[in-house]
Amino acid sequence: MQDRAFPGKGGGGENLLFLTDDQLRKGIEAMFFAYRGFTADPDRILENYAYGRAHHRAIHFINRSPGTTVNNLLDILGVTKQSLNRVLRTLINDGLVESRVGTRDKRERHLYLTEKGRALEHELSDAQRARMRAAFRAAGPEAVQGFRKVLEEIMDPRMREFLNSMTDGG
Amino acid sequence: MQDRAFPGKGGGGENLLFLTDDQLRKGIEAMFFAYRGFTADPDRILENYAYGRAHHRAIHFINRSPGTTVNNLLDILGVTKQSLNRVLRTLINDGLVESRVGTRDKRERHLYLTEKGRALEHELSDAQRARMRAAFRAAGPEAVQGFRKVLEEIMDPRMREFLNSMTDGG
DNA sequence: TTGGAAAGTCAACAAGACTGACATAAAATG
DNA sequence: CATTTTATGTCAGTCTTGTTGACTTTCCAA
Repeated sequence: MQDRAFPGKGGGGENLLFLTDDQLRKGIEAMFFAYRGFTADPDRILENYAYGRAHHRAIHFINRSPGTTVNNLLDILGVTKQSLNRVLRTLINDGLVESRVGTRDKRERHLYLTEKGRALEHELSDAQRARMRAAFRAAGPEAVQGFRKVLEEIMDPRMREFLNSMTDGG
Repeated sequence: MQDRAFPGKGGGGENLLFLTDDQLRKGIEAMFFAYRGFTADPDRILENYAYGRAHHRAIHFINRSPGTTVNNLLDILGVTKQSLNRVLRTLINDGLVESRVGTRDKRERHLYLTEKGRALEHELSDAQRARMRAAFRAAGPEAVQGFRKVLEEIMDPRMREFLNSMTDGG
C-alpha cells in the first residue's frame, strides 16, 4: 500500500496521480470535513426547536415524497423502525407531521408535513441550500458535475437509483 | 424559493441550470447517501473490535500526524475534550495509542499509534480507500478534481487550510 | 379459519455527543 | 516569587439517536 502514482509510464500509460494513497486520503478527509460543514447550519437551527438531525432527515424526505409510508422512509434512512418511530412520534405530537392510515392497506401509515412542518422544512433547507449554492457557484458547473459523479459512485447503488428516479414525489 | 434556472437568458447570460433548487436538493441528498457509503466499511470492521466511529477518527488523525497533541486533535475533530478523552483512554488502555509527555512543554501529551494501533488503522483505511479508489477510478480525474473543489467550498475554511497544509505529519 | 408475514408501537438499553465542576501540573507573566 | 493561564484529565449527569426484544393490528394465503 505505497504510492500509486505512475506518472506517464507503464501498463495503461495513463496518469493515475489522482489515485495515489495521498490523494485518496485527501478525498477521505475532505468528505469528513465537508459533511460537518454540510450539517452545521441545520444543526444550529434545530437547537432552537429541541430537535436533532434525525428529525431533519425525516422532515426532508417526507417533504420530498408526501404520502410516503413508514417503511419507505425506513428504507431510505437506513435506521431501525423503532428509531424512526421515536422521531416520528415527536413530530406528530408537535403537529409537524400528519400520519394517515392507509385506505388500501390499513397497516400502512402515510406521512405528510403540516403547514407547521413545511415551515420548519423550509427554514432548514433554505440554510442548507444557501451553503450548497455558494459552494456550487464558487466551484462552477463542471466541478459540480464531478462532485455528483464521485458521490454517486461512493453511495450504495440502491440509493443512486433512488436519487435519480424521483423527479417529484414518487 | 422557486426554480432558479435561467437557461441562456437575462442578466449575466450564463446558464445557471446547476443552481436550481432541484439540483441543489440532489446535491444535498447525494451528500447524505454518499457519507453513509463512505462510513459503511469502517463501521463494519469496527464492530469486531467494540469501537466506533469516534475511535476511527482519532486513530486516523493520530496516524496522519504522529506526535500530535490532544489539543490539536480536539481542534480537528471538533468535539469536547471529555468526549475525546473517553475515546483516547480506551485506545491507550487497549494498547493502540501511546501518550508521551512533551519534552519541551511537559503539560502536553504527544500521541502515537503503537504497532497494534497501526494495524487497525491499516485495516480501516484499506477498506475506506478501496471504496474511494473505485469511485475515483470510475468517475475519472476531472470528476475527482470537481469533487474536491466542491467539498472544499462546503467545509469550514479552517479545515480547508488544514487539509492542504500538511503533506506529512505537521 | 387459522397461521404466518408485514407494519407499526412501546420499553429498555448503549454509544457517543454535550455541559459543568473540579484537579493537577507546568508554563507564562507580573 | 506569587498569580494567572494553559493543557490535560476526570467525575457526574443529560440528550440524541442508534440498537434489540416483545407486542398489537392488519393482511393474505393455505
